[in-house]
Formats: sequence, structure tokens, C-alpha cells
Amino acid sequence: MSEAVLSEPSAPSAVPLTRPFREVFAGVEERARAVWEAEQVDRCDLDTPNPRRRYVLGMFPYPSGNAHMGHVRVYAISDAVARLSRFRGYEVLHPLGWDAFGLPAENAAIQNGVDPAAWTAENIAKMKDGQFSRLGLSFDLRQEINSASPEYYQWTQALFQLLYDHGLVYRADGWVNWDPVDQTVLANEQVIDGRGWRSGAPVERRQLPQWYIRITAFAQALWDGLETLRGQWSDEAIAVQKGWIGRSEGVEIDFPIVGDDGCAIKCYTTRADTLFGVTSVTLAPEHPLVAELAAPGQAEAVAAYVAAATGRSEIERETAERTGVSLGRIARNPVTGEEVPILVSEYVLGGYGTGAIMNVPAHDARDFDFARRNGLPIRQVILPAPDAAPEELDEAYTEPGWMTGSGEFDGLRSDEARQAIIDALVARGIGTRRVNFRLRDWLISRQRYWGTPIPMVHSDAHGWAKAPELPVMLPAGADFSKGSGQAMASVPGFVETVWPGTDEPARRETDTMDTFMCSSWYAWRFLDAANTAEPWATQRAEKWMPIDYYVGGLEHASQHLIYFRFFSHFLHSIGRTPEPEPVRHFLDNGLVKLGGEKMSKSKGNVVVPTEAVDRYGADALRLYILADTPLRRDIDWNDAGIEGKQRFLGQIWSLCVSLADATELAGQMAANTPRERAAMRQLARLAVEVAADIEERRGFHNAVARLHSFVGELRPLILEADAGERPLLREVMREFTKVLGVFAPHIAEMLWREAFGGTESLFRQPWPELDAKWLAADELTYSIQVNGKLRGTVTVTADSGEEAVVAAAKASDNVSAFLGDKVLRRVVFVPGRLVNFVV
RNA sequence: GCGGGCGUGGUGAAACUGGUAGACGCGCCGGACUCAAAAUCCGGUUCCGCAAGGAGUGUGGGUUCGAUUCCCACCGCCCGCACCA
Repeated sequence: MSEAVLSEPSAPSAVPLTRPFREVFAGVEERARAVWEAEQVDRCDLDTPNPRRRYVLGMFPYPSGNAHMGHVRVYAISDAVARLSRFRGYEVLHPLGWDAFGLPAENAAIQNGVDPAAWTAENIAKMKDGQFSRLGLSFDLRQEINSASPEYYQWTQALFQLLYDHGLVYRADGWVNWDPVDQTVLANEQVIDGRGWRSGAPVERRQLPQWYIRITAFAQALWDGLETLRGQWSDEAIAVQKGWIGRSEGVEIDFPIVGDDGCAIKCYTTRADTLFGVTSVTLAPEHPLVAELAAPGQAEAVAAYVAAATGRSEIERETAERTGVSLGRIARNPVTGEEVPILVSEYVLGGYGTGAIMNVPAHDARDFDFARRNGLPIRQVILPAPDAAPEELDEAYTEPGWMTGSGEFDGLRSDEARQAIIDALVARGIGTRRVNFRLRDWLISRQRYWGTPIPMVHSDAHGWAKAPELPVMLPAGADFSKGSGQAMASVPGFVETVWPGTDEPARRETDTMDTFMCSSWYAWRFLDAANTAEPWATQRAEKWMPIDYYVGGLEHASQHLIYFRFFSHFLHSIGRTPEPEPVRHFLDNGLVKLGGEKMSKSKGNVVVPTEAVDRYGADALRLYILADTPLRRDIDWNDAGIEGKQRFLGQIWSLCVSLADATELAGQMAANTPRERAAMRQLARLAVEVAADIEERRGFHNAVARLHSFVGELRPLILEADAGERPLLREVMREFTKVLGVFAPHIAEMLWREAFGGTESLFRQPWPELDAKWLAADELTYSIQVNGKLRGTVTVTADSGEEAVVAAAKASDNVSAFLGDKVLRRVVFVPGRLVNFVV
């Protein structure tokens, strides 16, 4: 084998060009990487004066220790964008970092007694040096970050305190999602179908004091910002965000309590048009007035109901029957004056709106069930047609319609009546227009060790204060035997401290932050990873933010991207980043599956990237993973597919090698023969379309298809070329290596140098820019239709006008036969495309 | 239930603003090279038909000279959220 020769970087001419590619690819790739390393080709100048700049970022990985195909897909995409951008004259920031806090490291510590920091460092080394490094990704590792290092998390802590200073952090006693297996509190986004997202255990509800970030302060801004992303984010990604933010417009209505002057229950509704159909008012079990309002005779039943409901898990409550208990009190409908009972039921959510609702069984499916079950009246106030009569309902009528039984509003369309009723309520001071969001504040406390310590101290006398010195170091030597929540407290000397500015005793917070805190601001840290004075210099953010292309899975659209956007909006509001939105183009990629199933170790259906690299090479792997399947769809792994890509690279290899000995072109690329002109046209189109496929159309798979087409067109030209044509064809293939390099950088670099005599890296070269004339064909093929049916084609010179084309079309055999002696009614002429005769 | 995506050959898919449906890949078939095989290369590959021709993008309708693309109704699949009043 030739590896011995190949691995010697000072002997570039030693690449055995005449050997078949599949025998030498490993050496070619190794050598290309050695060259890039030696020449520092992947460096980014963060202070560049170049006005053309691009920030290309793949979501940073969790260092599990094993690179998987999902990583390959993300970085094959980001690297293609990065390399194309460099060719096109941009200074490109394309960094790599590690999302290094999180549960697996801690679980390893608990189970095997290893130090989470050591475990994590080892995994990072494994992934970086043994796995990612073999893919030929153009990262500038001078910007590498590790979110679990004190150099990083001191700034996570500083930003937490900055949020605190702006009133965006608070501590509250609240109902939280408690994961009984992982022994921690979970954010709403981490509860999936009522179960913990990692443990899968049914989540319990507990009331505990926790730290929250007031992301709801930016709910409207986050909602509005989505419209600015249209066309740059997929509709699906925007829809997921909208679902989480969940904006709705409605009205809060006061329902006075009979016999309790001045006390009223506020109910939120988006359906003010149904106000005359209210037959009860229902409070959530968590509603603060429940215990106070319960009539003496009902107090015991109410207390029992509330206790049962609040003790149940989310999943139990969601599937529960629509039971309810009367409080024994009466509310008055503020417009009709009618008296309706007040109940408590667990299907009313305590955390949304006012925690109390008005029940309109006739026009809300849930209220309909509730009324049926609890013997409440059902009163129809909206009819499906203006002349319909109210009738016994089998189910709630929730569509718009025409008003009835609603006093002065009868006969109006319900959507008009809604506004009229709201106006009347507002005018009489018993209602307030109100916008509500589903988005909740972000609970960031975690009863875990392996995370960023929350930099706060507490004293019974003074309450809470920011820890005065950062970082608050995560203490080494934790004892995990009493559970994760106690691990930090177990380290002697950690908890005990003093109240800032005094020598009075105080205690440190022992919770850590949700790891989504780390990933909410990492994009800014890449801009200034070595800064010890501040998390980043503002002028760097001015220069590089927002991210131009952000690559990652759609599964992060609900959590990470909400928090990330929140941080960006906040940072923008205080002048630390130039635009509110952090990401221009979000390239959301699908999964890599095997046999239609998600790859997983437990199923044993994993294709390991390093093994694929061993067998086929990184270039073939990267080319394959971008080919055939559109960006957003899931790939179903297929060995034959990657074999095909290796074969394709072999064809390119031998084709380029066959031209290596042609005379170097002197002067401009001028084409005189038909073969030369054809080659120039192919190259011109390839360069333009591949760039557009990637930058504008997200069509990576179409870009790869174009490479195949190009090679298919060029091969016969090269094989048939005479000696006079070979220099130009050599030059065309030399330019082609740039396009190839976007996807398969190793082979491209080596062909550029070894076959075509490049002296400086391929990736320092400009993108092929050819005269616009090569984009225009000199002949055009028109399709000829008769009555919309294809009857033939005709090829004419490109400068032919309508008359000439129509004449040629009429004359062609097949067409004239179909036209016969029929009367020509109309001729449709589409320039450059077709002629349609209507007879 | 609500929101989003999507239905095209044996298969992954393409068709950018309505204009030659199936580019490109995989597979399959045939051929060359070979004692043979592998590898490689060349050709073919929507369906019916010998052909001329006809049919064809989930189903039914519509708009149009012309519809995979636009509109209406329906069927089916996938994903996300899910008692948000």
C-alpha cells in the first residue's frame, strides 16, 4: 500500500495518480488534511475588514463520546455552506464547540464513580480527534468552546445575573414537574406526553421554590419576530414556534359573586360571543379563591377534591373524567344578571389565563362534556344558519354562526357580535381586552450537579443576592451517594459563605441551571472565545450576528430555539447584539435512519461514521449523505448509495488524471470548437446553479445531482478531445475541482494540487466566474404542441424570433400531419419554451 | 381536535414564477472486457401497444391553449402540539 508515501506531507508529488481511487482514497484524505493543517487553511479572521462575512453554525454537539450519522449530516451541510461561501469571497466563521453539561456525565459518575469532568473531557477528545477530525470539516478550532469549563460558565453565570439585574429572573414557589427517576424538576418543554423526556417516567407535580426566567416578557416580540423569518425558516419550524408561544386575543370578564360585594371572579375567554350561553363558572383546583369561597357545607368536599387533583400527575389529570365539585356559591352573569353556580374542576388549567373559566356547554366541547356529567344546563346562543331554530344538541356547536338568545345582539353574525360584546363590556368597566400566551416562564433550576451553578447566595436575614465573585466554581469531589440534588451540598465548604459586603453567614444556592442556558448564548461566545473581560465584545457581535446559516434538527424548534431567540431579543434590547433575531436561515435537517427506523444502540441498527469512513472515505460519505434526499426529509441509509458515491469519485479521479499531462492553458479560457464551447457552458451553469441550490433553494441533493450530470456531459468530451482541445478541457476540470470541493474536499484538494499543479490550497481560490454568454445556449429546443398535446420538438438558433420558430414548427413532419387542413384558431408562443397550435 | 408536511416509476427523488413529467442516484435488464468471476466501461429501463398511437403525478370535479404546480370536495400517510377556554 501507498500510505507510507502518502503520509509524508513534504512529498506531495508522491500521490499515485495512476492507481484506482478506491485503492488510494484513505491516503488521499489523510494527506489533504495534513496539508490543510500545515497551511492553516481553515482559519477565520474575526476582525476581517472584508464586508462579505458569513456565520455558518451547526448546533453544537453533546459530547457523548460517539459521533453518529446525525452529526455527519449536520456538519456535511454546514461545511458545504462554509466552503462555498469562502470560494465566493466571504470571510467565514464556522466554529465547533461542546454542549458539555448534562445528565449522561452525571449518570456515569453515579453508576461508575468517574469524575464527570474527566468523563466529559475524554469524550470530547475521542470525538474531536478520532471521529470528527476524519471528516475533513473546515472548523477553525481556535474558537472551540466547552460549556462545562469555568472559562465558559462564568459568563453563563454573569448573563444570569444580568437577567436578574433587568428584573427577568425571579424565584417562585410553584407547581413544578418532578421527574421521580431523575430526581429533578423539568421544564414544560421537557415533559413529553406527561413523561420525563429522558427517563420516560410519569411526571409528578410538586410545589417547590425554583428559579425562573421571565421569557414571557418577550412573548409578543418572539411572536412578531416569526413573521420576519418567513421564507428563511421552514413553515414547519415557524408553526412549531407559534404553537409554543400560543398567542390568543380575548377578554377578561368579571363575574361578581352573589352575596359578597366587591368580590368577582375573573374569567378569560376568546369567545365573548357566547357570553349569553354561560351556565356555570369553574375554577381550577389551584385557583387562590377556591378555599376561601367554598360555602361551609361544601368546604370539606371541595378540600378533598382539590387535594386529590393536585396530588395527581399531569398524565393522570389529562386523562381524567370531567368531574367537578360545587363550591356552593353563586356568580352573576355581568350582562344578563343571571345567577349561575360556581364549581371547581381539574380540567381547568391553573396556569393559563385567570385560572377560571365561564362554561358555555353549547359551544365548547369540553364544557359540553362537563355539563352533561354534572347536570348543568346547555343553552344554545349561536345558530348554524340565520333562520335555524335552537334544538337539542348532541355535541357542542363550535363553528361561527348567527346570534340568538343574546338580547340586543340577536341576529348578528357571531364574529361581529364578539367584538360588539367586548366593546360593551369594556364600556361598562366589567371586561378588559387581553392577549394571552401559552408560553410559560422558563424554570431553570435543576437539582443536579453537572451544570452551571446558579450564582446566588441566601441569608435568612436578607433574602437573596447575587454571588459577588464569578465564577462560582462547580466544586470537585462531590459525593453522589445521597442523590444528585445533594451532591454539591456534600462538598465541604461549598455552601457556607458570607452575605456580600459583610461577614454575616449566608448559604450558596446548590441548584444548577438547565443546560439550555448554556446553549442560549453560545453563538455569541464563538465570536470572542478567549475574552476574559466580558462574554464577548459588542463590536464582534455587530460584525457577525445574526447567524447566516444555522443547521440542526427540528426537534430543537420548541426548546432551544425559543430560549435562543429570547436571549437574542433580550441582548438586542440592551444593545449587545445588532438584531433581535439570532438566525437568518435555519436549515432544519431530517434524521438518518436505517430500515425506516431511528438508529439506536438498543436496537442494534447503527451505522457508525468512522466505519463508513474506513470503507468508503469521508468524501464519499459526505457526498452520499447530502445526495438523493431533500434536506428536511429523513434519509434511509443504504450501503449501495454510498458505494455509488465512491465509484463516482473514482470516475472523477481518473478523468482528471487523464488530463493531468495536457498542456497548461496559456491565457484566457477561450473556446473555439463545439466541444470546448459545450464544456464551457457546462461549467458556467454548474457554478451558478450549485451556488443557488445551496444559498437559495436548500437543494443540497440537487446540487449533488448536478455534479453527476456535469461529469456525465464532460466525460465524452474529454475522451474524444483532440490535442488542441485538451488544454481548455483540463482548465475546465481544474475549475470543476472547486465545485467538487464544496462536497468532497479531500479529493478535490488533491486533484487540484497533484493533477492540476495548484500551489496554494484549493480553498483559497475564487469560485469559477465565467462570462455570462456561457449561460445562454446558442440553440434552443422548442416543444411543439397541437391542442396542448406534445407532437414534436424543433431546435432553432437562439436568436430566432417568434415567426421563425412558428414557421419551423409548422414545417416539421409530425406536426404538419396533426395540423392537417384544420382551421388554426390560435398560436401560443412561449419564448424559449414552446409553441402550441390550437385548432 | 388544532397546526404543519406530504401522496409522482421497482425504489430515493426532480420539475425554480403553470410550459417536453420522471433530471440525478439506487436497483434491474442487455452488451463489452475475462477461461470465469469480481471490478470497470457502454446501452436500455413509467405503463399498454409490433407500430402509428394511447394512458399516466392519491380520487372526483373546476380554471386554462396548456395543471405534478392554481381553486373546490374527498381519501390516505407522516410529524408536532394537545383540556390553553
